[in-house]
Parts: sequence; C-alpha cells; structure tokens
Amino acid sequence: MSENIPVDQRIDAARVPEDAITASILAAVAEHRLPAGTKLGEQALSDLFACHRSNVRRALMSLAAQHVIELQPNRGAFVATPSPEESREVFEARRTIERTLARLAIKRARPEDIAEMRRLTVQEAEARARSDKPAELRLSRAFHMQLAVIAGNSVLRQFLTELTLRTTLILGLYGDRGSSSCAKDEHGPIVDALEARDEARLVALIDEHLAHLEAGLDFDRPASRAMTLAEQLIPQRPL
Amino acid sequence: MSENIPVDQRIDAARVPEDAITASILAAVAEHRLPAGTKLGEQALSDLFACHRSNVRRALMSLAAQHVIELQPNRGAFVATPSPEESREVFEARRTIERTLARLAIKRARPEDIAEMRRLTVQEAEARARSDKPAELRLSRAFHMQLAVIAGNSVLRQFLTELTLRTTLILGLYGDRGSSSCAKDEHGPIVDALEARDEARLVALIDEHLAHLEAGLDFDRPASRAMTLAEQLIPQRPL
DNA sequence: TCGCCAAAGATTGTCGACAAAAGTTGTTAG
DNA sequence: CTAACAACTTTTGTCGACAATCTTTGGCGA
Repeated sequence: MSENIPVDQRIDAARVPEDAITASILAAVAEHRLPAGTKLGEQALSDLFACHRSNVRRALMSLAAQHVIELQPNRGAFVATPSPEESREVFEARRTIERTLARLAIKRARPEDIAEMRRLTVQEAEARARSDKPAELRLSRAFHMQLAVIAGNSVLRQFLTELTLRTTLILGLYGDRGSSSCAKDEHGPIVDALEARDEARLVALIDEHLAHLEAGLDFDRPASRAMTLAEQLIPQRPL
Repeated sequence: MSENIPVDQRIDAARVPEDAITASILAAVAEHRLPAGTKLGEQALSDLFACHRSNVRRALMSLAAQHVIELQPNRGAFVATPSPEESREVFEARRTIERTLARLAIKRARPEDIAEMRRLTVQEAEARARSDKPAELRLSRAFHMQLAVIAGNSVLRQFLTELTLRTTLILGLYGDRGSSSCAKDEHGPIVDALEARDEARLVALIDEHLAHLEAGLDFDRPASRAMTLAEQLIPQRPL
C-alpha cells in the first residue's frame, strides 16, 4: 500500500545510506563473498559507505532481524554461522513454504512468468558454464524467489527471502565445494512441470531438489568458516 | 546455542529497557489494548519507560521488522493496519506453516506436551466463561504457539510468532465482535486429534479452524481502527 | 463562513562527544 | 620460556544537543 516495489526486490535504488549498506551486505552474503563469522565493524562500514555510524547500526539491526548477521553485545556484528540443527530447520521450513508456493504458482503462472523462469535457468546454466560462482548463486536464488513472486503471496515471499539467504550461508559453511550449490540443472525440470501445470510433479521436484541440496551438506568438516589471518596468509597443505 | 530461552517466549525478564518496551507493546497488541493505527511516539515511550530515546528507537525498529508496527519516515511509528489482501496472505501463510507444525508435533508430542495443550484449552475456556477477552486472546495464541514448541522447529516457530500476532491485529480490525476470535472451543478437538496421533484429522481440524477464523472477517466495515479523540470521547449512536 | 497561507510548536532524524567494555600489546616475575 | 598482570588501543554503547520535517495553530482575505 505504501510501497510499490518490495524492499527485498529493489536492486539498488539506495535512497538512504542505510539501504545501501544493507543491500551491499546482503548481496555479498548471497554471493559467498562474505564468509560466515566475518566481523562487520561499525567504523569500517561507516568509513566504507561514508556515512554516520548510526546508519550502520540501523543497517546491522535490520540484518540481524533477518538472521543474516548476529549481534553480540559489546562485541559487534558477525556474519551468522548457522548450526547444523538450525540448518535442518531452515531446510524443513523451505520445503514447507516452497511446496505451498509451487501450488499457488501453478494456479497463477502466466506465459510471461514461465518465460522469465526459463530465462533464469538459462542464465544460471551460462553462469555455471563459465564457472561464475557468484552469478550462479545469485541466479539460483533468483529462480526460487521468482516462484514466490509468481505465487503472489508477499508474506511467504518475504519468509523465503530470508530462508534462501540463510541457505546460502549454510551452503557456504557445510556444502561440498565439489558439487556446487545446485550442481546439475535441477531447475529446468521444475519449469517444465510448472508449464505443464502438473502439481504433483512440481511439488515432488521441489521436494527432491531441496532434499538433494540438504543431503549434500557435510556438518563434520565445516567447508568455509571465518578465516583467521593465519589461514588467509599461510596456504596450508592438504593435511 | 547462545540463547537458552528464545526471545519470543520470555515473559518479562527485561534485562535491558529495550526488551521491556518491545515486550510491553507486543503484549498490548496481543491483547487488543493497542488498536491498529495507534501512534507510538518516541518521547511518550521514553517517558513511560524512563529510558533514553535511543532505546525506544531500537525497540520500534525491532517491532517494525516483525510487522507489528509500521515506521513512517518523519512521521513516527504506528501500530500496523493490515490490509485485506495482507490478511488473506497471513492466513494462507499460517495454514501452510501450521499444517507442517501439526505433522511434526504428532511425531514428537510427549504426554506432558499434550497435557500442557489441554491445560491451555481449559484456561482459555475459563477466560471465555468470565468474558476476559485479553486472557482469551493471549491463551488462544499461546495454544497455537505451544503446538510450534512441540513441533521443535524454531525457524517455523518464529515465523508463527509473527503471524499469530499479525492475526490478532487482523481480528481487531476486521473480526466481528459478535463471535469472538476463537468463539467455540475449536482447540479441544485439536488436542484430541493430537493425542490420538491422527494426522489427517489434526491437519483437517487446523485447516478448518483457520478457515473459520478467516471466514469470520468482514473487510467492509473495519471493526476497530485507530480512534480519533472524537470517537473516543463522543459515544456515537448506532447510525 | 470557508479556505488558504504563515508562524509556532512538537516530533523525528542526525551528529559528535564521551563512557564503558573488550581486545591487544608489552612487561615482569617465576 | 611461559604465564599472568597492567597499560594501552580499539570498538561498542549511551547521551544530549541541534537540524530537518511534519503538524497544529492563528490570522488574513475572499
């Protein structure tokens, strides 16, 4: 009512410094440029964005509300590091929500919506072909979010915005780097099922897709965590 | 990991003034003491809670992130007034999430969990019997939240925390005051189904319960909205 | 009497400075 | 050489004051 374009969809359009900070950090997390555990100092950010610290604090609060970062009293803000248990819960929540979104999307998808979905899968495949991980992550997430847009429930869409971002963090922490996030083209068949309005198949594919993603996690050896200086500087040999 | 008791379940325990403000406003909204649209001035709150305005601002930001209040730039904070469309989406989201929570709860519910649920229905019936609307609202919400606690998914539980609160706001806006929120005892049969571990029946009952709640809404004549002074002072005759 | 414009008042937003806490470095004793 | 203590530095938290904006009040003219 008050807003035409939802906040979580604006690309840049950072009218206030606070939005610019939030958007930058969200984008960086979404593309695995900011590993989990990274400290986000207030002064560093206020210097970087040439704004007052109060803006930074607001941005950090907003990010904390979305569980993207964690605020530790008198310690500062750190990129969130989801626990294995939390990861399980996030995937369960995603299955629940995306199942419903799929059913809604089947009822509402117009031809141009399906074309847009197809376009995203193509772009994603291209990004994968040229090994552009950030673009791949971004487009994969955009694919799932587009389904939410088509479904037309902005409450569920906002929940999914948060969950997909948390998923990206989880993949960065526990995902094998061998088989990347959405390794094969699992999104293509999903568009097919959507186009065919085959609800049972669509829901099954999404369930499988998410289950597959979750199954690829390895909680025993955290893949990437907050790197200490030592780890960043000294290239450790493979055991 | 860092917290033992989740924030959205702490009763009081307001260690910092910010939490006290947040908790008070949440409780007031949850009991229909703060109608939708009410302005929440910063100075008024900082006077009331004897704290600095910065604490108030933080509390308001947190509430805005939960969609309980709406922040209008240079205007201030107002108790949120969900639109009819948003109301529909909230109910749809609730159905989605509570269905899953019900299935999870069936798998995990221990005898003492079911006893607790039963206890809540009894207390709610007592509150209804003595026409204690605030207690009734509070206990009805606690019933749904208890199901989420039993289900054991804190991500979904937190989503539901937000959704039940938004539902309370919606009921305050569009609910007939004739048949109150959860008029009859629809919660009792739900506990029965949970105890019987009858998944199909439990899910159906919850679906019906939420559908019944939504069906009782009347978007044409907003039941209670932000009252102007005139409306509060001059008892208007029934047309 | 009604509507418009200007001034006054109140409220929100921004900023810099200071206080408090945590982290770091250097020193010294064992 | 190690460990513990102390001083220092860095970072976060709090506060009050001022600027910008909105709302209300009062006045003026049609």
